[in-house]
Formats: sequence, C-alpha cells, structure tokens
Amino acid sequence: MKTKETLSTSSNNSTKTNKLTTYERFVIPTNKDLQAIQAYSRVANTDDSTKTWMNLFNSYREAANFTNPLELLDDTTLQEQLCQFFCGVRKSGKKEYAPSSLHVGFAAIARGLSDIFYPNRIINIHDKHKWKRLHEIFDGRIKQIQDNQDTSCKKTDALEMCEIKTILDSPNIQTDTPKGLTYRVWFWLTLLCNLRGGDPKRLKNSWIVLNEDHSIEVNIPREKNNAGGAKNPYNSGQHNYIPPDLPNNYSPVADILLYQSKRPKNCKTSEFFLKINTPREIYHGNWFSDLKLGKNSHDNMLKNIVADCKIDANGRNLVNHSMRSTGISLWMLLGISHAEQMDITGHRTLAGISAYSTSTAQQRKKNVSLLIPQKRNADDLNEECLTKNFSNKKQNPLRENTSGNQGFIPASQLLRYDQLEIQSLEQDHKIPQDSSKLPIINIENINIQNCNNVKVEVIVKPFE
DNA sequence: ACTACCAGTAGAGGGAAACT
DNA sequence: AGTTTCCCTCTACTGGTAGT
Repeated sequence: MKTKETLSTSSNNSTKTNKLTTYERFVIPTNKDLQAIQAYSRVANTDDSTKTWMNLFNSYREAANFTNPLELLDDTTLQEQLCQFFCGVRKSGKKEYAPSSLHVGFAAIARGLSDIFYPNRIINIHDKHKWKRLHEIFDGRIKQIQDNQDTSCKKTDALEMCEIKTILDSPNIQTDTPKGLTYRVWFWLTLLCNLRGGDPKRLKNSWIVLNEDHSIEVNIPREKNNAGGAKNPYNSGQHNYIPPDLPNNYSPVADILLYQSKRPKNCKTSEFFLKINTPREIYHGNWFSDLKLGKNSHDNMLKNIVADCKIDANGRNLVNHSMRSTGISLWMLLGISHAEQMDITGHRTLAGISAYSTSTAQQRKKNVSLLIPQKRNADDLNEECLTKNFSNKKQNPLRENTSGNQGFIPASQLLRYDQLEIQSLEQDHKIPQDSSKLPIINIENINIQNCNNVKVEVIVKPFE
C-alpha cells in the first residue's frame, strides 16, 4: 500500500512540473520511487544475515592480513580467500560452528558478494563448476565437523493435551488479571491459529475480526510460507478461524474479546498485544498502556506460562514455536489428514508438515518394539482370529470407510476392536477422554444367515 | 517420467548492554 | 521489572532439479 501512495504522489508532482506525463493511465516513477520499490523487495532478516556474515568475512580478511580491497580481487584470489575463510572461521569462543550455520553462512556470503560485485561483474559462488575448489573444501569441512561432534538438531517440542488443560485451568492463566489475560489470549491465538513463535509480535489488532456468528477470524496478510512477491502472485495471506464458544466448553472467543475491550480508548498502537500497565494504573482499571508488548515479554511467554502452571518440561525444548508443534502433533494423533493440516497451517509442501512429525526417541523405541512379535500362548489362540483380522490393516478403522474391506469382520468384533483402539490411543498419547461422553454400544448378537452379499458398515465417532 | 532431496531464504530464539 | 537495539546462532520452509 505504501508503494502505491508513493507512486501516485510522485506522478501528481510530475504532472505539475513535467508536461511529458500526459498519459493518465501511466505513472512515471522517479529514481527515488524505483529505489523504494527495490527496497520493498528486500527481507530484513535475510539482509541481516548477509550483513553478519560479510562482516565476519571482512574481519577474517583483516586478521589474515589480506590487504587488497575486496572489490578489486580477481576470481582466483577471491576463491582462495573464501577457502581459507571457511576452513578457519570459528564461533566466538573458538568453538566449532554447527554445519547448518555454516550452510546459512555460505548462502549469506554468496548474496553479499553478488551485491558487491554486481555493478561490475557477476559473482555466483553457488556455481559448483566454476568454484569447484571452494565447494570441495566447504563440503570437506562440513563432513569433518559432522564426524567430530554431535550435530543433532534441537527441534521444538510440543505440549500434550493434558498439559493444555492444566494450563487453561491454572489460576495464573485466568482472565481476572492483565497478566493472566495476556497469557491466556496469547495461548489461545498461538494454539488455535497455529502461529509461529514470532507471529504474536507482529499481530495487529485490526487483523482479528469478530464475525456475525460470534466466530473470530485472524487474517495474517503475509507469512513465511506465503511470502508473496513475483514467485507467489496469488498470495492472499493466511485466514485463521476460531469457532464460536460453546456452552460447557472453554471460551477462546470471549477471552479474546475481553482482551480487545481492555485496550485503552483511542489506542494508537496497532499491535494486538499491549504492554501491561503499572499496578497503580491497573488498580484504576487501566490494564494496558498504549505501547506494544516488548520483545522480552514475548520471547519468554511460553516459558513463563509453563513455569507459572508448574508444568514439568522434562528435558523438552518448550519455546514459543512449540505451540505450532503442539497443534500439528495433536492433529497427527487424531488422524487429521496431511492435506487438511496443510490447509490450516498454510504449508505448501509435505516436507513442511513432516518436520513436525519426527518422532521422539521414546516413540521410536516403541515403534521398533512393535516389530518384535509376541510368543504364542495357548490361551491366546482364541484372540488370534481377532488380531489376525486387523494385523494387515494399519489404519484405524474409525477413520476410514470400512466398506472397502476385502475380508469379513463380524460387527461385534469390530466394535470391540474400536473400543480397544480408543483405549490404547488414550493410554499411549494421554488424550483426556471423558468416558461419560463415549457412546455406550451394546450389540450382543447379530445373526445374519445366508449372507453372501450383506455389507455391515458401522461408523463410531468417539471424539465428537 | 517422476519424485526425493537439497539449495537457498525467512524465520526463531537467546543474550548483552544500556536505558526507562 | 520491563524495553530497545544489536549481535550471534541455528531451525523451518519452499521450489527447482539431480538422480533414479
């Protein structure tokens, strides 16, 4: 929008001063306009990364006594210096970089060099044929690091369903104090809208809209995986939906509306999350000030919530981004399809979703143990028929249309199997399930005779 | 012909120091 | 106790192409 304004202003100016612009449908941009539009294309984080690594490269050149200005180097000298740099660079404290960081660094320096040399010649160190020696040295360096130190990733971990309930029930996360309300609303938005760790910082009040049916829409105009621009011309941002509150349920919509109602009158800050006022102001009913909530408060949000609710992190990496992991991992447990998940999270590739499904060490051990069959027991022979029917069937029959089954499964056994599945799902993944809400199914005798062509289809939906 | 993989970019998260 | 600004390090996401 800003770009448009700039352009129209400049065209108005130029129509006054420059009689050449007689075509009403065109805009004649000035150099300043072009620069502004070019700058609009840049992403701050990427530029930061470029700057950081180019500074590091320059410091290295200084330390190694490379005195010639960078811009004057020929390709051979530049390659030699880069080879030395990637062999010799270390973290502050002389520790070794993680391979992933060096990988990011290589790309950042490629961008930096491309920028510097662009007016005179094209430098693209990604070209592994032209910069063969550099690529081999870089590759060797990474392999050396990988063989000499632990290079496992510290991915964000998820919360479990019972922990979500503990948090929502905790006296510290209620709506009677500004701090509790902030925590609670932050928790709802990140969980229900599958926000990334940093999204709440840039969330604007105007992006959160109440619909007539008392549902809430959270519209985020541009995201990491909906970056817009020339490569993604159909980008329309991510639209998140929070359903209307139900009686006897937790009430996210009411909580979010309460938070909005506590904004100061004529609030000028566009951000949704606001700074909590001093105790004195709070006493007078002014919960929030006309300033955005600071970075520190944002960054420590989930850590504070977890501490205040006395949840045992148990070695897990619980950070703000965990809320996104939580949503996705719970959907996986509940059998929501990848396509549906991607629709909500805005991921465009399976790889994006799959990054969250990497199992924990504990789950992996359990899954491997499933491959070891149990010894036969004479008492179990009666059970064998039951298990055999399902052993070839990976999917939970609760979630798929049973009409496609080739083998015949007695209805009474199917129901029994479903109950077992529900129980094991609850036990394995600690999904709290109010047993009083489960349908009580009693089909004791189903007798069908001469039934060559009879199909019995039973659908049980225990989670609704 | 097709898809798994990885190159390349956009983020997250943590910390220090100075400030309110 | 919370905020701002800067720096550093590493994770997460996409899309094109190398490889089967």
